[in-house]
Amino acid sequence: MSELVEELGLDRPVLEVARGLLGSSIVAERGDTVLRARIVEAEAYSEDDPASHSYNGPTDRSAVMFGPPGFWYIYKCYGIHWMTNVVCGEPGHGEAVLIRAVEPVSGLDVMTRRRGMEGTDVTNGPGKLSEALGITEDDDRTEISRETGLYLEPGPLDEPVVESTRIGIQEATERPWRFYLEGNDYVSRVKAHDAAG
DNA sequence: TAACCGATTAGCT
DNA sequence: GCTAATCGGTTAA
Repeated sequence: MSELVEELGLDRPVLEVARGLLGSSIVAERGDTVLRARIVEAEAYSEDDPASHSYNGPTDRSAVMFGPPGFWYIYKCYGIHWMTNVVCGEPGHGEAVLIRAVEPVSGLDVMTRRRGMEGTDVTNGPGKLSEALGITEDDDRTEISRETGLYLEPGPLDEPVVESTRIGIQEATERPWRFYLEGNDYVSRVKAHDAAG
């Protein structure tokens, strides 16, 4: 197990990881540019979950979810947007965390230019943050490590965490497998019944 | 090999 | 609030 996997506890069950990644940052080092953004919203997906790509076992696309924790699972959604996921849990369990929103920490100018929009619209959604950070299919199945230049950096969690149902799915809609930082401006969407938990 | 459709977004009403 | 954009993965045949 890599040092980073251990440090972030990515080998824990997916719900713990989804909640635990809040406050940590995604770092994208591309050439001279270093982008850093704090995770403020994440969702859990697992094999026994009808809403998950890993449901009903591995396929060509979802195979990485069944591998060891600490790898990126990047897939294209609606033919347009890249979704950024962190493979976690024990190998074979098909677990991953979807990063749904981040808060820019450094490199805001680059992110803003790439997005062609300003303010929270730069990173307040899974497709948006992938574009802002330059995450594409090239990063799919790569290891989360400082060597690859796209990795996670542990950070403190100072705000209350809100528990919620997931966004944009048709199955298992009742599971409270979404987590976000209370009151954060970059959270993609706040539902009326969401409560801190 | 064809048909269906989605872990979304932006722009318009 | 509504919907077009856009295409690879998945499934059924």
